[in-house]
Amino acid sequence: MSETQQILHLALPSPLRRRFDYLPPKDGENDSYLPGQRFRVPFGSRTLVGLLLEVSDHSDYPLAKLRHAEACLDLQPAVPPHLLKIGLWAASYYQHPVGDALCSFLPVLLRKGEKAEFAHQKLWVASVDQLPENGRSAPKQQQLFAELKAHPQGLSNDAITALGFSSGVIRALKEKQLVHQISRETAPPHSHQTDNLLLESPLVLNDEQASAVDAVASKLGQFQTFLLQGVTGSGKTEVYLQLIEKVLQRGRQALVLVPEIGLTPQTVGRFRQRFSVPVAVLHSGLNDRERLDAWLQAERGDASILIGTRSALLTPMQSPGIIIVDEEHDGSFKQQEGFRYSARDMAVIRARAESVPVVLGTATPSIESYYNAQLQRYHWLQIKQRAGNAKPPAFELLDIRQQPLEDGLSPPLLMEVRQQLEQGNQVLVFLNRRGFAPTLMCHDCGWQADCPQCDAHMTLHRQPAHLHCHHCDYQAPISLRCVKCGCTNLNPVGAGTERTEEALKRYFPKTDIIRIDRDSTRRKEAMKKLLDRVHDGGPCILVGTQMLAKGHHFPKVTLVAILDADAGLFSADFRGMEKMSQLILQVAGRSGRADRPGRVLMQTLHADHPRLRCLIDEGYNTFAEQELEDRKNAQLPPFIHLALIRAEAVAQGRAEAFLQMVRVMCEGLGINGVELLGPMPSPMEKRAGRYRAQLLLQSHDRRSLHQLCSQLTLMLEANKQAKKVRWSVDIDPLDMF
DNA sequence: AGCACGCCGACT
DNA sequence: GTCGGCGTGCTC
Repeated sequence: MSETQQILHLALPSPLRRRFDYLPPKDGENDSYLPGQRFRVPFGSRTLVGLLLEVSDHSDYPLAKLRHAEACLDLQPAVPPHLLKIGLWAASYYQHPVGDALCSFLPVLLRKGEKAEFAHQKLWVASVDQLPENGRSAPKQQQLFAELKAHPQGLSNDAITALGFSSGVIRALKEKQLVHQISRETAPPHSHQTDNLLLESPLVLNDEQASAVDAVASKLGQFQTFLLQGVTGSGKTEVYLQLIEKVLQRGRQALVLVPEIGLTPQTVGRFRQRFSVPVAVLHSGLNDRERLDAWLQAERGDASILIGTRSALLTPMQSPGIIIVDEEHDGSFKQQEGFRYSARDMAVIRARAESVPVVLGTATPSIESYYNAQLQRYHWLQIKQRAGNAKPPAFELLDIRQQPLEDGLSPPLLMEVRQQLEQGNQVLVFLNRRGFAPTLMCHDCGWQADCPQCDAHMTLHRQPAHLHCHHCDYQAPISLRCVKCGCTNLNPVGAGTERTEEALKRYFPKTDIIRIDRDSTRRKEAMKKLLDRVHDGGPCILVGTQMLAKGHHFPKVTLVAILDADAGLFSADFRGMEKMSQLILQVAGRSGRADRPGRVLMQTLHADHPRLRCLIDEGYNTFAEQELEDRKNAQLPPFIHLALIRAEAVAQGRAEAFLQMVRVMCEGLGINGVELLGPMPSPMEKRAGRYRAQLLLQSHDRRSLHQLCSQLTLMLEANKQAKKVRWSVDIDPLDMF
């Protein structure tokens, strides 16, 4: 007898910051349900899939108004209890609606209510014991029937074709009702033997690498955060591989997070080459089915290694043994819209919950991680030696104040490039700006082609020729006349990678010039073809954006030319300098080999800028110390915690007026120790046709900040004005734009 | 966020 | 006479 009514408290994919209560499905009222199981439920006029948070015997909602859930979709929780807990924590920490936040833990197909099973295969099986007497006349059908009897698990269409039967044969058997199709989950590859893990022998580690491996290995089975800081070429990946080997030996799984564009076939290849165990990969190029299969492999423990971008952190794992975040400083670990979580920070939270070590690897730690290492919150492992005694690249600032630039290239730089090419070397030219030129300007009156939807200039592209706004994707044909004065004297100003490529082709007509940016690698396989040209070829010049800086190594490159080392030097973003330094060192690290150290030539208008000098003369750590000093004096992160309230609206001034109201609401809450800055227009006020503004909240005390934000979001959800603008809360924002 | 309901303009 | 514009309100 059901003494009391079971009430299911669900998280539903909705922007509403509350749970929704349901009665159990009608056909299973006495069943017991587990948190994390998915339910299909009626919601208004539609049906949604939600996650069970809790079962209790009462509801705050009038009992009579509760509806029945339609069905429970899982036998086992789709989100295991400890991940559910992390999800709830994250929803609260990042001020995001629970249902929406928890849904990010599920692959799209599971959000849609699909079964949590691998792809099903349609297989043919025999329906009868033997062919009837009158079926003797068709020999092909007899043969196929015999094959099916020999394969009681069934044969797929492909298998039948491979055996040499045409599709007509099986159709004929089907029509006689002698065979039928069954649907079965395809078994994924899985092997969890601990002998013969290795397909190749590990490399020999130097002292620093070895002690890094030992330090982490001694903590397997416990929680501890490590900052593994290894200069480029120091063999961080080998450290990861040997750590993973130890994890696999204990029968556990490894989770490896990499930045969005860092997940190249090369990266995955190194793991697959080393280990005989199944490696599952999660990245943006997969379709929904492939994502679910990889997710299931990790969840069931079939895959021993899971490599993926940000969202891979939210994947359940049967028996995790280590979490590795490679290039931890990379901004792509923070989601920039919707549920704005940081996978790097949540990796630490998850590692604690799973009692496993987490390794944050990078050559150039984020200032936050550097600070945490300094405070000994993170165990700091440094690798200063390069593997195989490779020499560090030599940096040089090239003062271009007195230099005539042609298409952004100075004569001394061109000379250096020529020399390297003549010696049979490859050259990498780095410019973090795609397109032909950042603006098209009227020479007579100074008018520039602007985006009608953004406060931004249109970027001129030549391949194909058009104007393109990189902020909203608006495209237009190239203006032939100045809109303001009517003249035809329009000139491209500044240089992007297309222009640099074109100029280099003029200077070095016989040399292969290979441009790598988002535009040149848009088509499938394009990137691979370009990279093959570099790796297989002789002297060439690589021109590209930050795409070049991540994940690929070019051993034949001996000169890296950075055309615009000043970008970020005077940026409005307080992280501008940090990002610039990380990028410079990352690009510099692409080049050279043990026998041929790389040179890095940086064009700059500020050759005597103390911070730039510090970076190249003293190295990243000294730079980071100074940066920390600055941040401390200016009371910026990591010395203070930030929350950014953004708002946007089609009508100018509306977002700002709304945030002014928000400010007043904040003040009215009477929470001490939180400082309010703004509202102010966003650095680029108009974007994609909307006017944007922001209100910055800062505090030394995370708890006050969190308290203020959670009370505020609850009020805003019920606020009428708030429905007329798009607003969001960004905790620990990375970009102020 | 969706989606329904509801009350005012140019079309088969 | 209707299709459809987006304001407003609700979702256990």
